[in-house]
Amino acid sequence: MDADAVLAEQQRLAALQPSAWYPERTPLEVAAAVVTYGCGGQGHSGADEPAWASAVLLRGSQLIAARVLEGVARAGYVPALLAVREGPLLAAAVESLGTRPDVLLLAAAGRDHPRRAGLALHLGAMLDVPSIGVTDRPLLARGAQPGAHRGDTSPLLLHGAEVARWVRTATGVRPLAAHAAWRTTATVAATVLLTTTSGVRTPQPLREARRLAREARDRRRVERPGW
DNA sequence: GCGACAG
DNA sequence: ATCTTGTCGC
Repeated sequence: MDADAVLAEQQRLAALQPSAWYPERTPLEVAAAVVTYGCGGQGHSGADEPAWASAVLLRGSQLIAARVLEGVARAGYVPALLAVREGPLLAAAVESLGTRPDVLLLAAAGRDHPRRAGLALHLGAMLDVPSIGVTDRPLLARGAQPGAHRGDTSPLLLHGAEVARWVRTATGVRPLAAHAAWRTTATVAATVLLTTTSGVRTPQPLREARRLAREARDRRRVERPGW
């Protein structure tokens, strides 16, 4: 899928009205997927870079599945086109899990996007799984900072609509943005973010996925230096 | 002096 | 994102 196809697909997805999903089961089965890059040096945003994608599935705090794939990022990073760079790798990693999670966590925006369909929404729709995005900062949405304690939140608005929410996941750390994505609202995104963070800033599934992807990359760096 | 539009 | 140095804003 090239950039033009992604643009068209995102516009189509943004106009859909999928049924809303709400967390009802306990413990929740939450999956997360990430991509990490490896060439060495500073600045990783180019095309044809070696990349490692990992996906994990947790039931509550229990890790029940994990996969790591080695691949290549076809496109460089372009704001608002993250799906072109990371979509294929992330989709392959999640599909390799071979199971359907209740919800999928991705380090990307959802409705907070110029076409109202960032990578988190795009991938959820593509895989037919409710999804939420978790990022350090919003893409286009704006909002006042939340309170200083764990659980404090504040709305992130785009053209008057709440597309994401600042969430203080732990007292004394910078807040994270919880993004409404495929079949989810900012409220649900914030709830899932808080249920997956206890004492730490980053949600457990995302931490585990990152750890595994970096581990695979660093292992490969030793075996094939200069790659 | 160089940026603040996800990763 | 990744690597790193400094701790702060037009």
